[in-house]
Amino acid sequence: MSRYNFKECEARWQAVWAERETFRVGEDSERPKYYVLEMFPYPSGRIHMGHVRNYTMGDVVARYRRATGYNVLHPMGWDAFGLPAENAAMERGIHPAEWTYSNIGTMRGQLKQMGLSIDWAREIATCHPGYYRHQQELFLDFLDSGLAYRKESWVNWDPVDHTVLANEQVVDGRGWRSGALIERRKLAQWFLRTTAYSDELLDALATLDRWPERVRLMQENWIGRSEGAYIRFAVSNGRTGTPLEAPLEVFTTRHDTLFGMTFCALSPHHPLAASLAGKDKKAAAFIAECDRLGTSEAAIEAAEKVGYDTGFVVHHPFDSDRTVPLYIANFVLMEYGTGAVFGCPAHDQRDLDFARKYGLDVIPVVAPRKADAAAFAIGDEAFVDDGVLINSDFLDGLEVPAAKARMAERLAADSLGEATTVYRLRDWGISRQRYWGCPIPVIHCEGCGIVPVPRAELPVALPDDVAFDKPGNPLDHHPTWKHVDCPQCGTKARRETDTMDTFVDSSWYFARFCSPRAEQPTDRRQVDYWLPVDQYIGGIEHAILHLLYSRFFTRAMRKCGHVSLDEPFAGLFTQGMVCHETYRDQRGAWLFPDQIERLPDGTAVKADDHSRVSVGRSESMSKSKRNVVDPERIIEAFGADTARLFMLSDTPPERDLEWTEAGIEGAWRYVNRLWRMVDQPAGAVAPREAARPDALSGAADQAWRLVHRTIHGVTDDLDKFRFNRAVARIRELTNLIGELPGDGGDIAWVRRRGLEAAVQLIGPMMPHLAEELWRSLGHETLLADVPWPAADPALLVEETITIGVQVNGKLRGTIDVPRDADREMVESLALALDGVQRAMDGRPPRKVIVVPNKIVNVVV
RNA sequence: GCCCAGGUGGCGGAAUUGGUAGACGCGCAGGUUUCAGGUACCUGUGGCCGCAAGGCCGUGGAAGUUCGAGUCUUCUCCUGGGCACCA
Repeated sequence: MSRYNFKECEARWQAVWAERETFRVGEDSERPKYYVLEMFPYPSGRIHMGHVRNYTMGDVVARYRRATGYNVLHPMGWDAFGLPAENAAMERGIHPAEWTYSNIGTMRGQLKQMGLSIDWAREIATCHPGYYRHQQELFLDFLDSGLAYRKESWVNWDPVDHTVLANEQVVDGRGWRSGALIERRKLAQWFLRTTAYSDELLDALATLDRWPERVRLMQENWIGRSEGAYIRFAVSNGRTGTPLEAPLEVFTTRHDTLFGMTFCALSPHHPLAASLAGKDKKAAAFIAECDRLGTSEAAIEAAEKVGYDTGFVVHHPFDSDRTVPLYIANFVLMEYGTGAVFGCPAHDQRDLDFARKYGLDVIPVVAPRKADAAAFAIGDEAFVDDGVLINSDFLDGLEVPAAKARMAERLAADSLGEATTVYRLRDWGISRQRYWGCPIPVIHCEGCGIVPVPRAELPVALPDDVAFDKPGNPLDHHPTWKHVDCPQCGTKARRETDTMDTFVDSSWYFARFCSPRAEQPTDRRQVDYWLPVDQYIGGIEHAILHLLYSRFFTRAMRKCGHVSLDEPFAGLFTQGMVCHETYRDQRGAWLFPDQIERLPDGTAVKADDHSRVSVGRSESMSKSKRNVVDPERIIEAFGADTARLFMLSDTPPERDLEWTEAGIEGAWRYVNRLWRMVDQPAGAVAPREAARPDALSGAADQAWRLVHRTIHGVTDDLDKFRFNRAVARIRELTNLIGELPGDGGDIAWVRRRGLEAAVQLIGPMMPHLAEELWRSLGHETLLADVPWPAADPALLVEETITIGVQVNGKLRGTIDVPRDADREMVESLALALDGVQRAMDGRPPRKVIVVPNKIVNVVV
């Protein structure tokens, strides 16, 4: 049996598209624009299945939109700065630039093999001075407008490697490379003022109606606007009674529960905690212990809640007789509110757990509306619902919201505090003490302070001659790079050696794609034409940080005149990951899938020595667990179209996809089946120009209607990212075309139209095969240039429909009725069914529910 | 710990607004073709009972609303993503 020669075919069509510059775009006043963007890849070495899935989806959208008449921008670039390049430099002695550009070369080739409809003329790499010089200019603009600033903040410090560690590099409190216990250290760092837009970033989420609801929710919670109050407490030494000079300010969202306060707690990094630790060795030791946890919020929050009683006491503002102990506690975050809290165990579960642990009082101050206030007590569970205030002096009897308002008034009146709004969102620390990133373009001068690098001197380029043999930041070690003269006073000064977080690089690349070679960061005409991105596609793991930073950056760029919009991504789709089973040998070492042989009984052995292999559950493909399948191998063996089809079939795009060999083979079989349907059709195919026969026989009519239902359905599916459903529909259509009987004129005609429709509909998904079949069907035009087919609405409505008949909600049969048949007719047909009579068992119907064109339910 | 998702046959999944659960595919079984393997094609395939007709059960679990629940409500279990220096 002859097979589709994908190798020759895919290369040939890729060459044709490239030669004709089919996907090259520019401004076009004739057609509406459509900007399709997939999150650009990090050049880690080779493309992985996640890339294949992401770029296949994007390409389907791009090709589909193109066919429906849009001027489509679909670019590609490289998120090219980052840690792995430096790790490669340290481990293998390759320069980060060499490693990165070599990876880009490999991956570009691999992406081109996929047949993506990309305008490669717009390719950018963030590690190229032609890109990052503009990023430096943006930074200077932000500095000018107060959106960039410097402050001290905490980092994970590896005392052996003398380097700052990412949270990811801290494993069980130790540095991943050195194994040394990490410390928290304070460093002066550069920040971008994301909080300047807290409200805007939150409120504008409501306008992002083509974003997944869950992503908006996650961002909303991340920004975390809370209405509450600041309260200032007097603090004194519990033994001596000596008062502290400055009051302790806390933030709370439950100022209504102030009369239930039984302790206060400071963050280990609160200035007061530091000052107490200066005179209290145990406090200092406790703080040091907390620091072992590192800076990761997950680690801090998941750790056992512990506190240290400082011996100081906090005075209740409205009850001079009452004092509560002041703790330093590991769960209080310095980054949120004021870094100090008051604890009300009766109405907060964490406070309750803490109070039980340290034997603190629990005073209920809110009771359920119907509860007996005198008898209301707290057991193991805090009462966190709304209710009525008790034991609370001037708040007694008020509902919670009213109590909050009254308390806020009273605090303000007595100058003890005031109502406020705080955000969980923090400013974005962008300083990294690393080489392979965009240099921050400032100079530190003893006399002048921080001096921006003059714009004419941009880019501040990374030096090539760096060494990675010493721990720490190579830029800092470089013999000459940082030694410069102050641009203002001319005296000896020092270049900033911090580079920018790589998230900065990816926060504006979508804008750069509009004018990738412009002399300015953006060409206003171009960004105004192309932005916003109409459809952005990427992994759900970026739901918060990358997307939020990009939203912030767009606003910051607007403020500085580089763009004229607020929201960069009008539509967002978040795809699931590609997963595979994991395998370990008897010693527990991870094995690659192609080292495995599956036995008929379902167990697995190593292919070389047939030793036993334990099969683990399916997880996201990762190099560390070796559960990876190399896309290039798949493309070699089955072709890009097969790989693309498999990525789109079966699993909904937002869900995790389980990679299976059987699945790819199924896709391969369908590719061949489709090819044979055109290459060796089962019956006569009418000529290209053949007119519609006057009358269609039953089979032809049925098929013709399915063609139109399929066009309609697939179009709708592609609009809604239901690629798996679209594939299923096309398969239904080709199944029916394959079964068309004989060579009659109407059959031959519908066979042609059906095949053409199938080829057009599958085109965005399997572009090479579709081009090939389109040509085989006698067309000279590129399918890529052919408009999307349209469904005839008249052919979408069925005249006869089958509806179910239930008795007491259980299906007992079906009836065929004309569309919109009248109620009496449907009811009598339903009641006449054998199965219905049997189920009614002689009982008269109490009620017959007829839902037109849907269902009949007989209630007896 | 906190925030956000997802759980439907042996497997991936389908099921406009609450209205015939299991489309389409994988796998499996039987058959045709073939020297054989593979390919291709045909038939069957949620579970249980039954010779059959047919019946009962069935969308992670428990309860509820409804003539009717995969879909709505409450509780619960499991799995995944994120938690600010991985990208």
